[in-house]
Amino acid sequence: MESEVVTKSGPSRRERLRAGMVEDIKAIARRQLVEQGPGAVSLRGIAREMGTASSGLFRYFPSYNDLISALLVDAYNSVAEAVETARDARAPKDHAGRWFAVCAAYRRWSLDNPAEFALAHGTPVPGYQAPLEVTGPDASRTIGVALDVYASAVTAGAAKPARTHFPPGIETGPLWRAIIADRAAEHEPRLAAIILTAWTSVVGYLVAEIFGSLTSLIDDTDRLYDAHVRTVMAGMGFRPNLVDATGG
Amino acid sequence: MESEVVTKSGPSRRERLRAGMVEDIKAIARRQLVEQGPGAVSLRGIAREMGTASSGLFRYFPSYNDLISALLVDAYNSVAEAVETARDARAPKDHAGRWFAVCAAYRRWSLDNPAEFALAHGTPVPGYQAPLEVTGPDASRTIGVALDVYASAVTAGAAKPARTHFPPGIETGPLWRAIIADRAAEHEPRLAAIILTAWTSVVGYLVAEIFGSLTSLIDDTDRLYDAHVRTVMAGMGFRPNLVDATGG
DNA sequence: TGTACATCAGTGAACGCGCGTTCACTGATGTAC
DNA sequence: TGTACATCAGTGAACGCGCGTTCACTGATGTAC
Repeated sequence: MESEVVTKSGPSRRERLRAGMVEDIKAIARRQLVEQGPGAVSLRGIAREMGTASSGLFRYFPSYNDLISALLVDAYNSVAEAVETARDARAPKDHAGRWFAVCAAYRRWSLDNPAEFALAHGTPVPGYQAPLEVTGPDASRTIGVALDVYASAVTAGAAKPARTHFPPGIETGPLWRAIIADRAAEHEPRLAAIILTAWTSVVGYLVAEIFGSLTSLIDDTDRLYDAHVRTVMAGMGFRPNLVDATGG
Repeated sequence: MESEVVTKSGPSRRERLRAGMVEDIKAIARRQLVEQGPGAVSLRGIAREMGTASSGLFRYFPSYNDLISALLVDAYNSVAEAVETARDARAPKDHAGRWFAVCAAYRRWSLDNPAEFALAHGTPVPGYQAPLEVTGPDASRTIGVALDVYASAVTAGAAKPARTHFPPGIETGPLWRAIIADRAAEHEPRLAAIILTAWTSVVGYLVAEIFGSLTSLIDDTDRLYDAHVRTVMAGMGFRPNLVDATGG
């Protein structure tokens, strides 16, 4: 299994070709996802487009489900990276700006990658259920970023949970405690409640914009999202002057 | 085509049997929707469960798509009725209470009818695209109720758009103007923006609770939703004392 | 450098499945005189 | 009340489709001596 010769370095020729092939397959699957929607991704369709025998794809993915899982993991990590980059582009002390940037990057990524967004947030491919042990950690990366930014803001006094409508002691569940374990554990419990509902508001907006009829209901969706994010920020207890002043 | 004899009244025996059959088919389809998820609803599956030939179903629905459309229309009207009933159970002048009741009824209905909720908000059945002329008016019924309640609140001074983060003149699209046409047309434009984003926040929460992992992240989702709705209300410019005082 | 063997990539046929839809048909139920 | 015809409900076989997956196979590419 392991490479025994350590001559030059890195992957062998075969391994490189193999990795390239895996990437090609995923790229075509992504295109099918965009163009035909989820549920239209099929191994046979991919093989057709690649000009190979459909049975050959089983050399690269042991089953159809594994392909979908790989796409999901890629999507989760792609959006997480986009969001992390946006966060890091702002000064660590600009807490409101960081939150705003995270939300903006999340929307940007979603509009640019509607297929991956659909995969992650739509009803999944029929018959497919994401194996939690595969997608769990990757799925929680983005909300983890959101939590970190918010928690820092709270610590610094830029946001005050007491200003929200959330009761202090609202109970978190086991999965949340697992996520938060290796992060700052001293947060008061309601941070979970606040960040989660805030995030559902943001995602709900994007679902409406990307899947739904929002675009035909409102012309200027950029300004709409801007106002929406500010509203959410206010609901999270960000200081009012920060909510108004933070620029896009 | 039209019934020529007006003897006693109403539908003939055949028509009653027919209507009953249509209801049976839809009931089984709904069950399949709940138990196997969307994408698992199939005419053959329904026929199997009914013990009839699958070809016989074409007497009742000209095609598979028509079945799905019928389920969708039913779902839209069912939730709209639930929401209207909840609204009317509160005094017309209790604007905040009405909004709160509408949100509560919407969640109640969604938790009670996850299949229909999935049909309306998930990525639809693969290969199915809702014909807008069929589902449009029914789909907009519920948001219409939300709009009415909010508009009344604004007129009565219980909510002030000026207190929100939405600019006054944000442009609405053609579809919105079509919906709003026969309703109070003198609303300032930003009411559309406010109500739509507020609604995406509410729906986004429910999507997370019903499809997603929210339930494993937070234990007390009743209180969570309560706080979420209050947060949304504050973001719509409801008077602070109303937001806090309104009871569930 | 050349030979012998193992590993892997890709092929093409086949299996079994479930689907929506059509069609000619048999009976039952209704309607007209 | 009885007869003749039209309408509708339900049947069962068939069509054509696309799918995931398996399997024995042919060549190519790598590795060991």
